[in-house]
Amino acid sequence: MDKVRVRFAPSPTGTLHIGSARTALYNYLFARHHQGTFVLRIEDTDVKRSRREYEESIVRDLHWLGLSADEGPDAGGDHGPYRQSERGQLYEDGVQRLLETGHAYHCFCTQERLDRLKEEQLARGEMPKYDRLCLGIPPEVVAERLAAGEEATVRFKVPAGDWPFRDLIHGPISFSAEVIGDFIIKRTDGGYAYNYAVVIDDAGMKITHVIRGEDHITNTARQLMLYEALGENAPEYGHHSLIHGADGGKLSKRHGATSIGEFRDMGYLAPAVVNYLALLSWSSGDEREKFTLEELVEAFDMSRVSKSPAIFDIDKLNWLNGLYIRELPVEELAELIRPYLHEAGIELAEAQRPVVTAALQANLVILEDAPEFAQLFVEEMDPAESAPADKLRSPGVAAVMQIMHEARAARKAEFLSLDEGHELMKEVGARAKEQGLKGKAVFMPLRVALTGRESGPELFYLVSGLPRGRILERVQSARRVAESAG
RNA sequence: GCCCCCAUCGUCUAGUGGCCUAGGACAUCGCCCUUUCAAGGCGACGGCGGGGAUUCGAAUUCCCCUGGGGGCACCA
Repeated sequence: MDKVRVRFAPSPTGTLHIGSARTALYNYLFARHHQGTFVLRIEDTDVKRSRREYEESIVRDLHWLGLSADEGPDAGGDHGPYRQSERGQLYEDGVQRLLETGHAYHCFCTQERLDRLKEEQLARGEMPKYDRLCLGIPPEVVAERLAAGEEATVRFKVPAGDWPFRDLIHGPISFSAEVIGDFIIKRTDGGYAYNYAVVIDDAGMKITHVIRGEDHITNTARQLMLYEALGENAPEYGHHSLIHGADGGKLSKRHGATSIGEFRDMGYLAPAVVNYLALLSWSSGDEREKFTLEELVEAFDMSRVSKSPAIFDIDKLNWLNGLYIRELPVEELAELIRPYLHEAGIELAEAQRPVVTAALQANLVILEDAPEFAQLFVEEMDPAESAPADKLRSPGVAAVMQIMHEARAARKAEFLSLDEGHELMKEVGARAKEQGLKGKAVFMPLRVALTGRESGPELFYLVSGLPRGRILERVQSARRVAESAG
C-alpha cells in the first residue's frame, strides 16, 4: 500500500463540533496507526459563511485535543494550498478538462425552471434530477450565449451504470446512476461545488483514504464518477455513523454542549474527551475502556468501528473525566482549577492550595465544579447559625470543642500541611477518647462546627485547609451553643 | 415520494453458526470500606425489534415487515 494520507476537511463556518472532532480523531488515529500523514484542509468555498476566526478556533481546538495536522494551512506542506479559497486555478483547470473531454457541459437553466422541474418530479413520485435540457444545445450556440455574457453553470454529465465501492466500515455499497442527476460543478458566481472541489483536492493532495461521516455516503458515487472522468485513482472510503442526542435525533444545541470549546470551558480534560470520542462507535475488542492517545493509535482499526449510530452519553464522559482528574498530580490540578476559582472570586493562600486541591480531587467531575467544593474553605460561616446546629447540642460537645481549640491554638501556622493535619486529628481523637468520647459523637460535631454542614471532605483536610483564626472562632461558637443547651 | 445506511441491556459495546444460561463499561440499586459525603471494592437489576427461511443447531446467514438515521441544492 502507498503511504497512507488522510485528511480532515472542516468548513470554517462554526467552531469545532463534537461530531467533527470524532471524524478528526478517527482520521488521526488511522494515519498514525499506519505511519501515514494527517492533512488539514479548510473547505471555505462558501465565502458568505466562512470566517477566518473559525478556522483559527478549529485549529486551536484540534491542537488542544492533541490532533494537530502534519500538513495544513498552519503547518504547511508540499500539497498545498490547504484552503479551498486558494485553489481556484486548480478547480478551473479541471473544469476545462471535463468540458473538453465531454464530461461536462454548460447549463443556462434559471433557478425558477429548476425549482419547477423539481416540484413536478416530486409530485410524480420521482427522485428529483436535472432533465438535461441544456445538454442538447449545440456548441456554437453555447459559445454565442457565453460570449453574450449570459449566466451559466457547468454541470457534470453523469455516466450511466452502477457505481459500487467497498466501504472500509460498511463493506460493499452500490448506487445506481439512475438516481443521480447531472450535478453542478461550477456555479454562476464562479464558485465550485463541494462534490467537485473535494475530488480535485483529494486527488491533488494524494489522499489515499477518505474517512468521514455517514452523511457523505451518497456523495461517494458522485465523487467516484468524477475521479473516473478526470482519469484519477479514487481513494478508499470509510463512512462512520453520526452521533445522536439522548432522544435519538441528530445531536444539536438543545442537547446541551456540542462544541469542543464548550467542553473545554466546562473543565473537561482533553485526554478524557479523546478517550470518550474514541469509545463512541469503536471498541478495542478486549475489555479496556481507558486509553491514552498513544494507546488508541496502537489499537485503532477501522474494521472495528461500529456501523450503527451512537448516542452521546454525558454520564460516561463524566466518569472518564473524573478518572483523569483523579490521576492528575495535585500541583497540576491546582493550576487547572485556579482560573475557575478566580472566576468565582476565590483566591487560595499559597499554603492552603495543595490541601484544598487534594480535598476536592476525589469528588471533582469537571473543573467547573471546583468552586463549589472549595467554597467551604473560604466562606464566612458561624456554626451557631448553620442548619445542622442542633448537632452541637449533644453531651460532650463542649469538651470536644475545648480539645480542638487547644490543639489548634497550640499550632501557630495559619495553615497546616496534610501531615500536620493528620497528626492534629490523631491527637484530638486520642484526647477525646480519654474523656470517654469517640466516633461519631466527636467527629460529627467537629464537622458541623468547622463547616456548618453534615458532609464534606475528611476532617484532616478541614483542619489543614481552614485558616487558624476561623477554626478557633468556630470552635468557640460551637462550644457556646453546646453549653447553652445545658 | 425516491435512493442509501443502520438495528444486542436505559446508554456505549463484545459477539462473524455450536465456547452464549449473551461478556464488559457507564448509569441505577444494594453491600463493604469509612466518624460524614464522595472515591474505591464487591454484587444485583437489565438486552439479541417482529415474522418467515436455511441448518442437526442461529444474536450470528437469507427474505419480508417495523423502527431509526442520512441523502435527493448554484450548503459543505
